[in-house]
This record gives sequence, structure tokens and C-alpha cells, in this order.
Amino acid sequence: MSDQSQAQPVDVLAFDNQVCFPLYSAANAVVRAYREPLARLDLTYVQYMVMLILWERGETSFKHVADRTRLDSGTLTPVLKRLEGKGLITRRRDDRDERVRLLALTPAGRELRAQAEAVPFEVACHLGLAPEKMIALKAMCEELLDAMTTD
Amino acid sequence: MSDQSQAQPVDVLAFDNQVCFPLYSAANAVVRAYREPLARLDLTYVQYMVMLILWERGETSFKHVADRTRLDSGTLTPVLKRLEGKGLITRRRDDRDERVRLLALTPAGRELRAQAEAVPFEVACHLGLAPEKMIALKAMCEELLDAMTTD
DNA sequence: CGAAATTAAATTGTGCGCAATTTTTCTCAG
DNA sequence: CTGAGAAAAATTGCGCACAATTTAATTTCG
Repeated sequence: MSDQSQAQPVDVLAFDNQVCFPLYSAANAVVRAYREPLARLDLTYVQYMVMLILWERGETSFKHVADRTRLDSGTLTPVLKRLEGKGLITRRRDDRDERVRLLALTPAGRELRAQAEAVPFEVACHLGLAPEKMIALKAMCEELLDAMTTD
Repeated sequence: MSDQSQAQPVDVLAFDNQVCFPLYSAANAVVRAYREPLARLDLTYVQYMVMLILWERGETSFKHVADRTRLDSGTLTPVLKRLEGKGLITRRRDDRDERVRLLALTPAGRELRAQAEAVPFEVACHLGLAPEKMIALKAMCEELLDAMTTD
């Protein structure tokens, strides 16, 4: 398509030519947008991710949460201990396979779901981007994730 | 458009309905993709961001780097101290305004640029997403960032 | 001028994110 | 049934990210 010997020299190190930094900054900004609504539930962003999975599945394994969130044990173990410390979840071992951690909601953890219902709306207001654009952004990120895990 | 009283009840807390988690995971995955190429330069992702700005501007202020990266002093101060510790940058105060930190490249910092030229290509290979999709993703993230800073 | 407000960085403390390693348990081939 | 290998979590150590606060210099305005 383009003739390299004649093409405009593109500075591949120019800051504004980096695709990845807006992605990085946008992700940081979104986490920041969740901070205030989640602080009312005494949850962090990652803790909220875990709770969403548990609200959906009731009881599930450490491994499932790790796969779903794409986080490893070094990140998740302390997060789960904090959720346990707050009395929102339990962390017992699977009798059938002692290597496996089974995570489950406590009554307090289950009850927190009602308060969480408001969070997506509060955040959506602060993001101020049209819903269809958010959906498109989501789709593109999922595509990128798929492309990266298939190699 | 849709009649709320009749519409399918959408679970706003369903994990897969969250727009933000793929964004979060994609950003983490991209940082991971940079790790190996950057390790050869003994740089982290954020340190690389800062170096790109300095390679572009030669000398600039702490404030400029903070605005450009959208990071605050709590994050940047230790990052800059580490870059100074590696002998890649200097951090002197502005004589005209003692509050201001002026950042500049050392000769070693300037020389590192040549090695960094390869990084974008190595990363692009590992991402495995078509360039035009990366551009579209970049544009969408920038739109989101704009929408968030304008409120 | 001079005190109050503003601005720029630095500091402190908490919580990720992940590479590398370790511990424990399970699987399976021989 | 046993020992090598695999799998699941936990641990360790470092580097962000950011809220909250502090320190220091500058600007503004009475």
C-alpha cells in the first residue's frame, strides 16, 4: 500500500502515536469513577468485581474468579482475605479436592447486593459517554483480549 | 425506544454486562505485553511513558508529565526518583519558580532512545490485533477520557 | 506592603498487579 | 502403590495508583 522508501517518516516513539496510553489512562479513570460509589459500600473496584461474580454464582471456586477477572493468586488471595475479613464471603477448602478454595457469600455479602444496584447508574452518569459507544468500547477490548490470549 | 414496563429485565449487575471490566483487563494485558521488551531496557511501563515524553521534549516540567500521563504526584514522584537513580534523568528545581521541578535527560537517558525504537514493533506483534482496530480503540479511549474530564 | 489563597511537589498509607517461588494436594504412569 | 509431574493457592518483593495531607513557594488583593 505505502511505499516505505518514500513514505513520511512516522515517529513510532512519539507519545501521541502510542495506542496503549489512552487505554491505560481510560482504565485508570474508570476505576476512579467507581471509587466514590463503591466507597459507600466499603468496596474497592477489584473487590466489587469479585462480589459481582459471587452474586451471580452464589458459590464458586478461586480458580473461576481468577479466570473471569484475569487476575492471579498473587493479586486475588489478599483481596479475598479482605472480603472475608469484612464478613462478606467465606473461604473454605473443597472436601473433594483440598487444593481448591471454594468461595461463598455470607448473609451480609448477599444483602450488600441491594445497595450495589445503584452503582452502575451512578457511574454511567459520571462517564458521560453514550451507551452505544461504551458497548463498542467493550467489544473492542474483548476483541483485543481474545487476540492476546490466542497466541 | 424501549418500553420499560414491558422490557426484558436487564441485570445491571451481571458480570458480563459490565462495560468496564474488559477495559480494565485489556489495559492490564497490554501492560503485561510491554513487560518483557521493556525489561531489556530496565524500564517499567510507566517509566517508559515518562521517557517517551522526555525523548520528545528534551527538558520539561513535572507538571507537564503529570498532565500528559494523567498521573498525580503521589505516583510520579517515586517513578521520577527511580529514573534519576538509574541515571537516566535529572530533577532540578526551576530557578524562576522554585516550586517547579524541571526534568531533563542525561546522556545515558538520551542514548536509551535508540534501543527503545524496537519496542513498539515487538509489542504490536504480541498484541495480534489489526492496526486499524488499535487506532479505533485508541480513538474511543480518548473520547471516553474527554467525556470524563469535561464534567 | 502583607496576609490569604493558590499552586507545585512531596509524603503517607492502603490496595492492587504480577513475576517468581514455595507449599500442598492430586494425578497418573509404570 | 509409588514417585514424577501437574495443578491450585499462598507467599514474597517491587512498583505503581491515588486519596489525603503536608510543605514550600508564588500570586492576588485589600
